[in-house]
Amino acid sequence: MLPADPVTKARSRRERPAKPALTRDGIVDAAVRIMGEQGLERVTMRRLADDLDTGPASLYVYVQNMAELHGAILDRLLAQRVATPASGDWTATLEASLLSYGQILFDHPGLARSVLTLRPAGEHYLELVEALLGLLSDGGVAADRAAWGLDLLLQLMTASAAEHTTLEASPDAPSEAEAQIATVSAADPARFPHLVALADDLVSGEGEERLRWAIRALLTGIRDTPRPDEGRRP
Amino acid sequence: MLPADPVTKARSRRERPAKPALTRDGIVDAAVRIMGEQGLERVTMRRLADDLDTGPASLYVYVQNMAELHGAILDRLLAQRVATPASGDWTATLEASLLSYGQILFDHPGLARSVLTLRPAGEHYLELVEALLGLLSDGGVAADRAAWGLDLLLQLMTASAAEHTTLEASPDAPSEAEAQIATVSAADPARFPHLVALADDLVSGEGEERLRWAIRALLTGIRDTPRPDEGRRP
DNA sequence: ACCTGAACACCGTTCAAGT
DNA sequence: ACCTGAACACCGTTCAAGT
Repeated sequence: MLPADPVTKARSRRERPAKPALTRDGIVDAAVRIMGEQGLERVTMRRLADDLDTGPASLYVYVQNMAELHGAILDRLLAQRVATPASGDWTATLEASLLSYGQILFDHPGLARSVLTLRPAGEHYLELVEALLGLLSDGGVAADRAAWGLDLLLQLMTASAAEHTTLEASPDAPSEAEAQIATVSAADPARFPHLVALADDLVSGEGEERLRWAIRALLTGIRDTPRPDEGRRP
Repeated sequence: MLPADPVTKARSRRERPAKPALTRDGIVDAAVRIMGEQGLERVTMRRLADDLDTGPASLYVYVQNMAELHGAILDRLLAQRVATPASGDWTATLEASLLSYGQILFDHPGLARSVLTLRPAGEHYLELVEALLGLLSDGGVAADRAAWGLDLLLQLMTASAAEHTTLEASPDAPSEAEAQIATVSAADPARFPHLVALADDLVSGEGEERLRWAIRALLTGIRDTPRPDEGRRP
């Protein structure tokens, strides 16, 4: 065995190999890795710093705060997203593009909750938006309706993903969804006739099937609903 | 001045008047009051306990956790919501009902973020759902589409409210929304043609005007989009 | 049975002081 | 200039021990 390289030894802490210089990309990489292994809620500044062999204060040289870090994580995941091949039907392509974005958020509901208040502005997010606007334009959706409608489509994906609570907690405890079903089932049919009649339907449907229906419903509405300011704009 | 009532004196702490017995309603009342005065983010178990002259552990006798407390706060606010008078046009009535719900959430974006992962099941929430289902039925929307569509309408309100970040932080710092606008404006028109062309439109519109358009677009889509399982159900 | 003091196990962020 | 130890100002929740 070779003698330890004194330079490496001097650089390393706690028996780790050479500590790489801190960079923004390195921080985001580590954050994505920890999120993949343990979930977003475990990606704290302290744990991240510990993983990178430094103190939490050092991270603030490269990221402004937790929200900005979440934005950077999202854009890194979007970079890995496989571009959706264009099929003949623009609606199907748009649906697939949205669902490939949605997949990222459904995999990480905590990230979806962050994104909801984030207004992402990363490069890969903008590429996604550009692609979706292009598809809407291809489909003959009026540009002004597409502009407002895109927000709705993205919001649908984000909010639907955010609703998926990471249970991971006690799996024995009934979820809030189950509690709601129980409440609705027990509701008085005289006071809540529609609710009771539709009880099963309200919670029915495979997640993805429902989501695809929602996308189609939204697309139809966006295409067919004139904006209130239509005509009185330049 | 009368001598202090020894019983009251013995009961009181820190010079407060008689400490009322702890009840679930009392806790929720205090939570709503603190939220009104200082915002939801200041409604912590510790502050709430302090306000009620007890320790945080005592609250757990009456509420299961923070999420459940948020659900109780929502239902208390919904109880105060003024019922929307039915107008001739069912669409207008439905819009008004949704917006009166939305108002509560827009007033408290933090609550909206909680509600998104909450699946509310309070009495007044169920009343709202029943009323909305009734309006959709009045409007001739097929019951199965109404069941799935209602979720979308409620999600629209919740997510739109949740997006409203309570700035209250440094008002000098540019908001994320402003940062996004700046990024889009500076984007390369060759790489992002649709994005740049629609830049103004993407962020245009008074909030409520946009929201009303979104409700109408959703209603149209819900009414006109058949569910995938239509026909193969009983 | 009902209630709670004190602890457990954490947070994000800042800033004075180092190199 | 770049980096960071230590502190600041908090959290939600639990549980053993009281009354």
